[in-house]
Formats: sequence, C-alpha cells, structure tokens
Amino acid sequence: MSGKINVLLVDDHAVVRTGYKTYLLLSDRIGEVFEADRGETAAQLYAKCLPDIVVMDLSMPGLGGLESIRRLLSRHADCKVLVFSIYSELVYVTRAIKAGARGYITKGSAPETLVMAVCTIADGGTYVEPELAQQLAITSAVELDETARIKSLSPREFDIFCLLATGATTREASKSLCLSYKTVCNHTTSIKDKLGVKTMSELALMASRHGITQAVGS
Amino acid sequence: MSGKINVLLVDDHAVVRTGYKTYLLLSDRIGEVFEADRGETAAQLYAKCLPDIVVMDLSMPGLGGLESIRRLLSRHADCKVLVFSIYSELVYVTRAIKAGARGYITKGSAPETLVMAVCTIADGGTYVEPELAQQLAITSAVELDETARIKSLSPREFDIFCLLATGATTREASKSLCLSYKTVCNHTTSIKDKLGVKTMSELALMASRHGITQAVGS
DNA sequence: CAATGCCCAGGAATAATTCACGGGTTTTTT
DNA sequence: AAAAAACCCGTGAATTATTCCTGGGCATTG
Repeated sequence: MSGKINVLLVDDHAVVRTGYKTYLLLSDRIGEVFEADRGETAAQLYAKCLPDIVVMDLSMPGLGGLESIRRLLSRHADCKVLVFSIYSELVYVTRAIKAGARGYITKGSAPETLVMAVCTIADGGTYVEPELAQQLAITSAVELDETARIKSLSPREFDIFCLLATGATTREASKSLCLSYKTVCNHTTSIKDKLGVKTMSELALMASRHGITQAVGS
Repeated sequence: MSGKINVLLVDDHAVVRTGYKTYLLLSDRIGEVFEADRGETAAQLYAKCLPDIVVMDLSMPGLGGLESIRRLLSRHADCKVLVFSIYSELVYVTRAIKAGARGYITKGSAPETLVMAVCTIADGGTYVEPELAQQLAITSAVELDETARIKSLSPREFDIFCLLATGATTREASKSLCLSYKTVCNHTTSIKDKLGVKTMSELALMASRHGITQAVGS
C-alpha cells in the first residue's frame, strides 16, 4: 500500500548507525536511510528530508535523546519516533514514552525486531519491546512506589534509615539516637521490609537515588 | 608485511556486531570477521579460528567480559584483546588492562579509531583511547584516593565488590561466583579493610560514586 | 472503651561475620 | 631457578549481628 519507508537514524555512534542501516536496507519496505549524529542536527535534517520515522538513541552528547524528541515533536507534532537504546531500565522507557516516543526497543533485541518495529510504527502503530512492555505494567507502579515506600516509614524508622544509609553502623545509630542497640536492629528489620530490600547496599543506593546524603540528626 | 588481519568479535548485541563488521571490512587490512555473542563461546571459537585479535565487549550475560578475557588468556597466552565498551569509567579501563587486554576504546569513538586500534594491536602494539588515558591524570584528589583503593583490590575482590555493592547478598555472590560462602565473607572483610569502610552502605555509595552500577560479570 | 499503630526493648534462636590458620597456585623478585 | 610475595580458597572456633517473638507504655481514632 504505502510506498517505501524513509528513515532518519539519530545515534552518535557511527558503528551502531552502520549496523542498523545495514539491517534496515535488507528489507524491501525500507527506502532511504538518513543519518544524524546528534539531536541538534536531527531536527534540521527532519525538516529537510521529512522521513516517515525517526530512530533515536537516548544517550547522546549535547541535547540528550529525550530532549531531542521533545524538540522534534514541538516542531513536527506528527513525527514518529522509535527509541533504540542500550538501556533496558524501565525508567528510560517511561521517560521516552512520556517525551512522545511511539516505541522502544533495546540494542540487544534481534535485528529483525527493529525492522519490524520500524514498519509497525511507520504504519501508524506503536511498539514496545515485549519484555519491557510487560515489566512496564508492573514496575511503573513500583518506580513511583519507591518514593511511596520511603514515605511509609514511620518518623523513627526514617531517622534510622538516614543514618544507616549514609554509612553509620547499627551501634553508632543507636548511640546517636539514644536507643538500645536491639531497638535499632528491630527497626532496621522493618525498614528493610517496608522498602523491600534485602541488603544494606540496596538500602544505601535507594537512599542516594532519593537525595538522602547526610545525617539529619547530630 | 603481515597478511590480512582476522578478527573475532564478541558482543551480545547483534546490531552492534554488524556495525563493527561492516566497518572493519571496509579496510583492506582486515580479513575474516568471526562473531560470538558471549564469552563462553568466544574461547571455543578462538581455538577454532585462531584470529589475530579479539574485540570484546565488557557487559555481557553469563561470564562477564573481564572473566572472559582472563579465561581466554589462560588458554591462549598470546591472545590479543581489544576492549570496546560503553563504559568510559576509568575503573573498567584499569580492570580490563589488568585482565590482559591490549587496548580499550569506547563505543563512542570514531569508526576509524576502531579499525586503527585493531590494526595497531594486531601489529603488536597497544591502544587506549586518548581521552581515557588523559583522564587518569585529571581526577580529583579525593576521588583519586578512592580510585586508588578500588584499584588495590585483587581481581577476585573486585568481582565480589561489584556484586555486593549493587545489592547482592553474600550468599548470592557466592553462588554467582561458585565460591564458598565463607570465602566470600573473608574476601568481604579484606575488601572493607582495603577500602576503609565500616558498613556495606558506605561500600555501596563508594561504588556508585565510581560508576559501578551493575555487575560486569554474570 | 477498644482498636490500631508507633516506640522501646529483652530473650532465644539463627545467621552473618571475623579471626587465625593452612594448603595450593600464581606472580614477582632476587 | 629458587625464594618471596601475593592471591585464592576454604575450615573451625569465637564473636557479633540480626531476626522473630513477646510484652508494656503511649497516643490517636472510631
């Protein structure tokens, strides 16, 4: 039905562009493949070439991939963007979708998958890598949940959480808060339980993600 | 002088492999290009094809890139390995070199660089991306101290460090590395000692400051 | 007045960690 | 090449940390 699909590839890795291009051109549904190495030039090239779809990497110098998507869409609202990233973390998926992407696949996916995704999106559909799509439903809630979980800590638990997450030992925390060592142990158990972490490392990383860097108390 | 250079590509991303391959084959110095998608098969393929150089990604499922390099070298001591990784953190560079790699470049580098690095190493030289080599001198005093400490870890200690710092339990780490639980405990003690930290939280935070976010290995 | 939830903490059982040690291997030094 | 040093792996005994269960005090709420 429709003619050939013209693609604009945006990726700062020349090697990756080449790999992708090689695969795309194997399909007879694909027409021309344009290349840009950064977000800034992508918008200009888009205006000039008017491709049917933009395939965009997320990690790029200058404007990141996300910002590039936003800019592209602010000028060309009907622009179809497929994100093709090394990141399989859901954070990136949700952000990309939020920014207006129509699809998301990782560089680990089979070459046929990307060609297929390109065609699907060019035809007006959307495509998110199955594994990610599945996780998305589950984990998008969990992502927000992390904040919620921290908030679910009782005041005392939060005090202890801050101390332990920034490197204090259980004993130091107990002294600092004038509590029995055992009490702190017990609190810690329920903190880990509420936060859903197994190790102190996870706890510390979670705290640092949420900007908890120094002890609140003395 | 020498004939064509045969290359073995080890990367779990098919697209990326294709990209390298396409570029490599543009050079008339390159002969055959073999592909492996993980460390386990790389060793076998190496024995069969006897390439002049191995281009290896660091982040792979199963054996990580580092462990793959070690194994490869334990069987084929004269094997030349060029690491081609997304990681631009210095920790990984030094680790890779220590593991026996002859060179290190990132996926962001120009395609010509890759070909050049391959040729240089195949000719018996070494090649580390200039930016990275330079960065080794720039890092701040505090970070430098921490970096030095991390570097002082033995290979095994580093493996364990990565796992524990990203949330693995001692037991999980022992399984993942096929070690006795007690052995991991003992290593952990000396890791904490060498890094000068008291708690696992501190250990995790220190790792995250140095860009160790996911296990390079399994 | 229950009922709930937080706060504190002790006891017993369990799990995790440390310390001292030894044997084997690899690497480096001399 | 021999010696020394460093690394790797592991065990056993002692120590410490953590969990689970329990219970009392306190404040808030329906």
